[in-house]
Amino acid sequence: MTPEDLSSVLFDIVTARLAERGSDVTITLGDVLLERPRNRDHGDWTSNIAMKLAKRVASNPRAFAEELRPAIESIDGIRAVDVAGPGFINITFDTAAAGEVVRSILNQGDDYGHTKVLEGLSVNMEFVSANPTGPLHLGHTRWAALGDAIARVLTATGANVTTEYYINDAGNQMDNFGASILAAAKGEPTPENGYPGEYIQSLAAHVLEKAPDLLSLPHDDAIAIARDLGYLQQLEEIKTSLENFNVHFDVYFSERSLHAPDPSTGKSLIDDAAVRLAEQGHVYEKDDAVWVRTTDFGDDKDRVLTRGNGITTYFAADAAYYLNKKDRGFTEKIYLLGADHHGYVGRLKALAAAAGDDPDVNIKVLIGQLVNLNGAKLSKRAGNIVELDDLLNWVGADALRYSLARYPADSPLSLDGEKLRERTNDNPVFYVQYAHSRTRSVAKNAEAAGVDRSAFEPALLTHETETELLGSLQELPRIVAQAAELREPHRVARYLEEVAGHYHRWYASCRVLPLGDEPVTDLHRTRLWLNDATGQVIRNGLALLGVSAPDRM
RNA sequence: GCGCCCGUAGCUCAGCUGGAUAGAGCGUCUGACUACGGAUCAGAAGGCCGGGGGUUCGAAUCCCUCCGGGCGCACCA
Repeated sequence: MTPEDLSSVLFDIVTARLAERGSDVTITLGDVLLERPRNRDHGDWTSNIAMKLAKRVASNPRAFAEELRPAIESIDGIRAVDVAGPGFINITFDTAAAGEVVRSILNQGDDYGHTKVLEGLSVNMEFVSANPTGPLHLGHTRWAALGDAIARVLTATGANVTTEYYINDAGNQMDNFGASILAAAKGEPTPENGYPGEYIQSLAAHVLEKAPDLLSLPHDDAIAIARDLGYLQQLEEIKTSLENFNVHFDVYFSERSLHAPDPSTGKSLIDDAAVRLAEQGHVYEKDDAVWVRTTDFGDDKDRVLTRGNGITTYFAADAAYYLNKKDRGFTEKIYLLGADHHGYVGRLKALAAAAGDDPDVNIKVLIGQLVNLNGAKLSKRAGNIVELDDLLNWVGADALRYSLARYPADSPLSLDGEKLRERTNDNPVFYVQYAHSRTRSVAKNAEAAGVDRSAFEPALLTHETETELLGSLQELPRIVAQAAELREPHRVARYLEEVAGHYHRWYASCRVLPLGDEPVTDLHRTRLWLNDATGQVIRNGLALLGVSAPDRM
């Protein structure tokens, strides 16, 4: 009996009761979702369905709850049903029924917690997408940790996910980048609007190695070569940083490919996009420029597609890119952007609408607040960039990923650099990882002490801490589903901290190994199962966050 | 000026999309069997959930308003 099973039984009971009353009120499965009461005196699970429906069935909550009670009490595996407070229905499982989750966790193994609630959904998950003109810094790092975790959680709930990095490798800033590298190669100061930074020096050295004749070429050719060689090198370094961070992208999408003309037609994807938007009737000309009437779809101003000088805008590339994603068959396009880009939300949504999509369904723009480190904000302009590689060396991928993924995207976040470097419980990842490694070491010691897995008697798991631990283990599928539906993977992290806490408390009061020359009993054996199931749950949860679950620390 | 995000313990943050006595970690103060790893556990102190209105059986959560902070408002990328 899992909470999900109970919910669906409850659904049947309520539906039947409504029918008996001759009521035309209908409910959904979501209406009878069980909640875990804060106070355990209120049972294992609680439902507020009676309060929700009381008014609609012209009854009072407590009376309606009493009507439902007998049927719930007769469910197999239920020990007690109480009507409490304003009309809560509190349900307590039989010890054995609650313990069965252990068997189910061990059977499902790495798949426990995975569901099919988002099956059939095809998602394009775009994140990071930093310009390839410099290394990734802490700002990008947050999106990397978060975006990757969102992708993992979506996949775990049955969605088909493609992770994607959009490379802004076209336009002025690339030329500035090339000019900066060339200047460095010549030993000249950084040009105006150029990129300072020491990494430019090493890129220059790399370019000179690849193109020894660089300095003897005509200026424009030299810039182009410095730009393209530097770009390829920088992109490789970005990819390496991300892989080291345990973040994987299925697709690196080049903006240049949107500008490149098709050899047979001479038209680029941007050209095609302009035509397609025009066919939809959303394009007009004004002041020599070509505009998209995005204000028809809630944008605060119309956007220029082609400038008066005939050159297309960045927005035109965005449009072509969106249409390309649409053509590739993604039903949902997710953009994870920093708060400094939130001005894009309106135009992106309008773009989706102009393309004939439903902006509420086919596009989702997640806006993340920027990260502060030791109170100093991190921006390229302010100059105090902390690079991803440095952070990785300082605190390690696990601690970094975990501390960035345990907060919701829209929560402003301040990290204390010094504390991040310390291996203390200020960083809860250690608390969780330690709980996992403890399950492994308990299992090892148990085997050595002759405790095997030959018996599993869930009815023996009666200690208060065991009830608590079992209850939390049951929750993983629900937590993951919720994290996926809300695109909020931090819920998994918070949940793991709870499980780890329950486990540590259980460990402190319930022994898996017999004391001294006590005989090995079925209670020891059964607890070993519980120990193993807890390890599995923590491992599965950490995997969703891209964090390792070490056997020893 | 307009728009979006955020104000919860001394600090960093949760709060399950309206529920029962508002939580965790750190920090502070007390304690724990010389037996499965003390990177742990038990306990204490610490709050007008930014202020004020409203919606209802019930609000940290939803609506309005003010205050305070962050970020945006290009024929730049």
